[in-house]
Parts: sequence; C-alpha cells; structure tokens
Amino acid sequence: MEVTFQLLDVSYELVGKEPRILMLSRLSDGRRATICYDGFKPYFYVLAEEPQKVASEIYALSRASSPIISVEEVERRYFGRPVRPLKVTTLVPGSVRDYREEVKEIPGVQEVLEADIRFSMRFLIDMNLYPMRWYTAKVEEIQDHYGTDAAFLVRGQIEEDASRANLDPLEGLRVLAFDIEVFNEQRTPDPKRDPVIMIGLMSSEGELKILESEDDRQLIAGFAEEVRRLNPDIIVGYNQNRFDWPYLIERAKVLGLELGVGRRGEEPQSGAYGHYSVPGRLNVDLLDFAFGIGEVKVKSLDEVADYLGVMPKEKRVLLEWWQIGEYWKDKAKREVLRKYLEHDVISTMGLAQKFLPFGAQMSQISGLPLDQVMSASTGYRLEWRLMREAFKRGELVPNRVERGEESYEGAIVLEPRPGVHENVAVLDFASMYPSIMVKYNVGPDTRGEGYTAPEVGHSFRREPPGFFKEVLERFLRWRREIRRAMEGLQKGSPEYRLLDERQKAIKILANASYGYLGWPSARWYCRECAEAVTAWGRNLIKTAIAKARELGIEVIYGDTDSLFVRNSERVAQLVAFVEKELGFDIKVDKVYRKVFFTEAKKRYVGLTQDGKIDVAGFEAVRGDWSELAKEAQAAVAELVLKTGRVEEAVEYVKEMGRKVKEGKVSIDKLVIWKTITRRLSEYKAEQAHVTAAKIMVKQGIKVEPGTKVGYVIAKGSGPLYTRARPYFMASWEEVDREYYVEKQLIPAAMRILGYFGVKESQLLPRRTLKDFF
DNA sequence: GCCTTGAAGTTACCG
DNA sequence: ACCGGTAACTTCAAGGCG
Repeated sequence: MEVTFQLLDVSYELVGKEPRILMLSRLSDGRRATICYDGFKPYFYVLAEEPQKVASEIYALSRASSPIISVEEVERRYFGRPVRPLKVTTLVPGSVRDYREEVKEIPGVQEVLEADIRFSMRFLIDMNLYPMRWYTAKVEEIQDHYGTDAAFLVRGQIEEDASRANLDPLEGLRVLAFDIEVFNEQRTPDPKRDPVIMIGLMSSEGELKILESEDDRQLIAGFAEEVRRLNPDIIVGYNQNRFDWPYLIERAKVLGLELGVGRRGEEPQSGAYGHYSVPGRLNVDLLDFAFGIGEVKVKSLDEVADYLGVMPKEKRVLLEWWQIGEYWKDKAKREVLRKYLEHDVISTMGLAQKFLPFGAQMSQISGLPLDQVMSASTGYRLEWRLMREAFKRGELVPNRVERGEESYEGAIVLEPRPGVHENVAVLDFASMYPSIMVKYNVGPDTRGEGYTAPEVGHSFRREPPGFFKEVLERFLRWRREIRRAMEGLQKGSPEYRLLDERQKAIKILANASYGYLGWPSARWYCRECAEAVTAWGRNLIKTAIAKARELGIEVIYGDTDSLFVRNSERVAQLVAFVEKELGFDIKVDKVYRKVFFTEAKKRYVGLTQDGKIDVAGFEAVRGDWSELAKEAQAAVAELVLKTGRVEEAVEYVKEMGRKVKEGKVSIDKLVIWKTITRRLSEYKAEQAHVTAAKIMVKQGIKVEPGTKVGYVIAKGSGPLYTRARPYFMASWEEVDREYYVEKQLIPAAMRILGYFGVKESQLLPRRTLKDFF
C-alpha cells in the first residue's frame, strides 16, 4: 500500500542491534502515524594518507556490540577538491562517537569527518527529507503503533508530494498552549518547597481549561492526563524550556510522579542548549521567537502579546509574578488569578498563531524539525541547510573546530551632516553582501586567481562556481520565483501569507551567509572570505558616493549599504549607474520629507511622506533608558520635525520635569532595564543593574545571564551603583527625582533640542516652593 | 590626599 | 552561538598638584 504523509519529527530506536528510524507523521487521511525505516546505517568518513592500510586498522577496531560493517574508499570532495575518503559504516548509532575517537589515533589518519552528525538528522539529510513537507511512500502496516494511530514500514522510495507543497503545513495539526502558576513568597519558587497551583491549557480548537488544586500531585497528574487526552502534535508555551518543564519535572519527582506527556506517556527529555523535547510531539518555546522582535525591549508575555495585538494590555488581567502567592492564599482573589492565567494561555496560543507559520517554513527550508528550528540561531539554521547542500554535491562537511577569534575590518559609516534636511531619498543596495558573494564567487573553496578584493587582496577563482555561490544563487532564484507567484495572489490570502513566510525564511538564510563566514564556530568559517566581502562592500559604496558627487547629488549620510541623498531627478541616474556599470541592485527605499541628524553616526529621526516618524539609534528606541526619557525624546522629535515648534517642545519637557519633581509620574516610567550578561561575580566594574541584581539574589530571586533587571535610582550620596534598587522593591519616596530629571529626561531631550539652540538651563523645571525652602 | 581626565567596562543599537 | 562599527553611560585608575 501507499501512504501520503507529512513529516513532523524524526527519531530512532534499536531493534536488537539494528537502528530503526521513526518518522512522526500526519497522514493525508488525518491519522497520526509512525513511518518506520529499516536498514539505514550510521557512518562517518576518514581522510588518510594510505587508505588501504588505515582501512584494515579500522576493521581491527570492530566490536561485536556494534561491528564495523564496511570500510570502503569513496569519491567525495573536500573544500571543492576531489578526495578519496574511507566511508566507515557501523551498526549502532551511539558507537560512532567511540569509533571516531579511536580512529583519530590511528597513524596516518588526517581527519575524521561527519562523525558528529546525529543519526536521525543524518537520515533526513541522506534521504533529502524536510520536516513539515509532504511525502508518499510504499509501505506495509505493522503491529506496534508507537503511540500514534498507526505505524508503517517503508518498502521502497520516499517521494516528495509536490501537489501539497503549497498547502498550509499547520492546517489540521493540533496545537496545545499551556502555562503553569506556582506558589511563591516573593522569591523564585523552589520545586522542593513550592507547589504548582494552577495549570492552564488551550487547544487550537478553542478548548480552554484551568486546572487547579490544593494538592499538586493531583494537579500535575491531571495535567499529564489532559495532554494525553488532547494529544497535540505541537505543544507551545512561553519560556517553558527554562521554567515550566524543568519545574514540573522536578516537582513531579519530588512528589513521586511521572510527568507522562509524551505520545507514549514519556517525560520531556532535557537536551542540548536548555531545550526540552517531548517524545512524539513538537515542543516549541515561543520566547525564542519573541527575541526576534526588536521593538519590544522587555520580552514578557504580556508585552509581546500586546505589541502583536494578540492580547491588548488594557483588556487583560495582569499580575506580577510576586503577587501570585497572595492571589492564591486569599481565596477571594483566586478568581483574578484564574482570569490572569486564562489570559496568559490565550496570549500564548495567539503568539503561536503569529509565529508558527514562519517556523514551519523555516523548518521546510532549513531541514530542522520545528521544535529545533524555533530554538536554533540563524547561524545554525543556515548551517543545517548548507550540510544538505553539501551532501547533494558530494562535499564533505567540515568539522566544527575551536578557533581563536581574529577580527577584521567591516563596513563604512559616513559622518552625517548634522541638522534637518528636507526631501531626502534613502538608497539601499539590495542584499549587498550576498550579491557580492555571488558576483565574485566568494567562498572557502574558491580561493585562487581570478577576482581580487580591494585593500585586503584576497582572491577567488572565476570558474567554476563554488559552494556558496551555488547555494546563494539557488536561494535568490527560489525567492524570485516565490515573489513572482505572490504577484498573482490576493494580498493577505492564506496562500499569499504562506509564500510570504517562505520568501522571508529564504531571505534570512541568504543574508546570514556573510556573517556565517565570519563566525569562528562555523563549519565553513573563512575569515578571508568575510574580510573580502566587506572590502568589496566598502569599495562599492565609495564608488557610489563618488558618482553621486560627480552628478552633483548631495550625500547626507550612509551606513554599510545605504545612502541618504538629497532627492532630485538625478537620483535616477545614480541608480542607473550602480545597476548598469557596477552590476548591483539598488533602489530608493524611502523618501523622507525631513530627516534630522546630530554629529553621531547610526542615529537619526526621519519624517516619512505619510507622516510617520522613524527613529534610529536614539535613546527613544533603546531598552536601557527610562520610559520617561524615551517618551519625552520621541515627543520632542515628532514635534520638532512635524511642526518645528521648538518652544512647545521645551514647555513639554519642562512640564514633564515638573511632574517628576512632584511625584506625579507613574513610577513604572522610571524603571531602567538592563540585561545581566554574565555571572554576577564575573563583573569587573560595579554597576547599577548588577547592584539591583545582587539585591534580588539576596531576596531569593534567581538571576542568570540573560535576565533583564529593572531598577530605579534611589536618593543618597554615593556613586550611582550604590543607589540602584529593583523596581518592585522601591517606593516613590526613595526615588532620586533629580537623577531622573537631570540624567534621564534632560539629556534625552537635549540630544535633539540642543541642535535647535535650546540650552540645558531652559529645560530645568521651575523650582517648586518646596525646593526653594 | 584630592581632583581631573582619559581609559576601561558595559550595554544596546545600526545595517 | 552570524558580523563589525558605533554611541553613550558609569566606573576606575593614573597622573598632576599642593
């Protein structure tokens, strides 16, 4: 018989000593199935001086527990050069690691390659299978269902079902959002002590449940049961990899329970990089995605959900984490706690609907299963795709090697012309770095006579095209085709949105390729390549600037691949020059009615033609300034650019300062958020946010690298760092109002108003009577 | 010992 | 855990002065 299935995830198990691949799948008839594949064996490569001699020594290592099945000399390429490595095939995937270590020690062995690719991923690569895509295969049904509705054993080829390529991969998959509430006494809860009090669940069908119990043994067991009953394909949460899963697992252990949420009742497994996998399901932590939203600085669920319009703040019940205990103890308040959890779960499901479509496309393109792709960095997503491309070309995958970092020169940033400029066109090179890589055949395998990069002198052969050029050209062609297909579709239609997510995913991988080459941990690391790319980039923008000057076009600013120029009909000539003479795509990205610069690079405020204000670089868009300063600066910028009424802006700032002095501003607007980037003991210099963090730790609140600490500055005489307090432990009475006026509000406002002749003294609020006495 | 000043340390931005 | 370039803040330590 034949089945049509969508691949969701892959794992393997041993049947005797033989590995059996298990593909978690959804069938075209709606059933969930495990598609099994027998006969695929683990292997790795060995590059050696005298292959035959080494081959017999490898055979000699063979152990009965996992025999070396074959050692054969094969033809491959390594960094583009033909090589004849030994392909060593064994039986038990787990033994590859051990054999690698032993083989390394054999004299004459130069390198052991591809011994660090996990067996189940190895299978997907070799079979050219991508998660979330659809396939057909001849199969026969087998007895063991592996926890799914049915299971099949593949008998023959697995073919992609192209007719389903443009179907929404998430349509019909069951998603479950969950969130837990834990009792706490205003400190980080401890699973040995603090019970789980409520668990919220919401299914993609809209079923919403709040479980609660005084006895969390019952609660946790009930939760696992609910998960098994709803039997989701995808489990989503917010920060569950760092909190909910480890807490539930630990708490279950304390209570002598098993957290059986897997497809066959297994516990979640903690894996590499703080990720948890739930056997038989895709566990997706939406917080990983929230990191992609730069506009939201403090990535709490409520902030992100509000920003995305999933759950507006004013409509939701909001509690702070330290209030949970209080709202549980006081039974009159429990209804509020329930509502709060309900809103959290609805928000989580809302976020899933926003993020999963992109994740599914990234999965289809990078080849990583959905749960891994969501938590993987861009560099790894690209690398997994590169590994597949390498396999297709018979290229060996280089090992990851530890390297010291050697820095190199990057892009050019022009000194801006300070002041307000009118009618400014922003020209952007389209995908400048990938275009350079394609044009000059840049890559680790193409070093040689041909194209020579300016300044740095690294050169690359013209022909034949190298690995990166080929991959990038495929990406660019693919994306062009998708964008063409999108033209024929209704904007906003489901198919349009699907293709849009797909083209975005491709673009992200293409644009990551330069950074990837300069990343010391990259398998295909090539500093010279990255260095050559930026050198060509500098050359390109310099040439464009020279041409602009020649055409009499005033250049106001530029950064890397963008040029801000006085708009005129001559701009078209500049565009034509870049396209025809230089051979790069450039376009007018936007035209500002007005744009304002100080002397600082990477900072400007622009007024677009439709009246929108763009702020780049300034305090108003930074997460480490108080809302007070940010709001005031944004207001000042808008006022000055839109109306030019400087006095009004001055009055506004003065009024704001007066309010601060009178304590009439919400204390929330004074909080400064900064990330803890290392262990507290590793800081060399004292700092305000570290002080606040230390106070938190003393209170029993966990602070780890990555934690954002919100603090306010309190009155007092010592250095700033001695006066920082966690924001939730400070009252208005303690706040140093002078600091907020003089070191936050006024500097942020002056950054802009200073260029309009305003003096700092003009912004000081009139002294109140109280100050006077 | 105090004050000035520039370097160092730190964070978060731009493209 | 993709890159380098950049602004801006506070802290820290060196050097000058008395």
